[in-house]
Amino acid sequence: MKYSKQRAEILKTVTENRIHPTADTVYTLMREKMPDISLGTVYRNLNLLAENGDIRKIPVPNGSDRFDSRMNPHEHMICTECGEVFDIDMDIMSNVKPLADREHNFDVSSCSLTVYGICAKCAEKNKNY
Amino acid sequence: MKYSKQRAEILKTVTENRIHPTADTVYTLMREKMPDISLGTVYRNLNLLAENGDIRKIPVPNGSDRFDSRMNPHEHMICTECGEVFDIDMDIMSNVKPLADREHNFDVSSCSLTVYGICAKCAEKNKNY
DNA sequence: CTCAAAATAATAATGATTACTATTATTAGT
DNA sequence: ACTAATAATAGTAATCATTATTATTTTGAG
Repeated sequence: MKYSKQRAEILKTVTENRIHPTADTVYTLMREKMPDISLGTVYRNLNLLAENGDIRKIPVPNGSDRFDSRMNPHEHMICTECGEVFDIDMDIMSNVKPLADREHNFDVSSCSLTVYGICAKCAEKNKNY
Repeated sequence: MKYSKQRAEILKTVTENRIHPTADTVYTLMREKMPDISLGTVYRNLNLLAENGDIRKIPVPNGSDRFDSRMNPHEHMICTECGEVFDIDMDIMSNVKPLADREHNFDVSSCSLTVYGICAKCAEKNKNY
C-alpha cells in the first residue's frame, strides 16, 4: 500500500470529526481542502482504512454507512428525529458469541447492532407541543 | 386498506417459506402462482405487512432486506459462506433499553442486530481441505 | 532518475428500492 | 346487482448508495 496525500487526509478528517460521518459527508469535508478529490477515492480509502483497522465502518440499515475513529468495542444509537449518532459502550460480541456457539454451533466473526429511538435533546424539544 | 389477492398470497408465501426470503425471492416464488405480479407490488405489500405487524422486516447491512414470519423476539445470524439466515433466540431490546436510557437518556424504539460468521454445515465442509 | 506498481479523477455501471402513472379491482352505499 | 369512490395493481422510470472501469498521474524502490 503506497502512501497517498488523499488517504492521509481522509483519515485525519474522520479522526477529527467525531460525528460518525457518511462517505458523502467526508467527501464534502475533503473538498474544502482538496477540491479535486473524487467521491470514488473517498469510498475506496474509507474501506481500505476500515480493512486496515484504522477506522470502523458502521453499516446502517436503510441508510448510508458511517465511519468511526473510536476503535473500542461499542455500538451505535441513531436518533430517528435528528439523525445524530451516539456511541453506546457495550460489547455485544462477548454476549452473542457463546449463545450462537451453544445454540447453533455458529462461529461468530462479527456483529452489528443499530439502536433506534429519540435522543434526550429531541425528547426535550417535543415536550413543548 | 382493501383486500387484494396479491397481498394475501404474498403473506402466504412468506409464512410458508421460512427461509427469510428477500423481496426478490418472494417475487420469484410469487410469479409461479401469479405470473403477471410486479416487483413493485411485492415490495409495497411486504412493507405494508411489516408495518401491520404480520411479518418482520430484517434489514441486512450491505444486502437486501429479508422478511420473516416468526414474530417472537429473536435476532439473526447470516453465514458468510452460504448466505443462509439462522434465528437466534434472544431479546436484545430488554438488554439495550435500560442501558441506553441510563447512559444517554435515549428512548429506544427498536433495534436491529445482525451476526455474521460460519454456520456448522459450512464449518464441517471446510474441514475437508 | 527510472520505471513498475499503486492511486487517482472522472465517469459509467450496478443493485436495491421507491416513485409515478394509467388501468384495474374492491367495496360501500344505493 | 349497479355504480361511484377509492385503493391496489402492472409496468416503467427514477433515485440513492456504492462499486467498477479506465486513462492518467503519483509514489517509492533500486
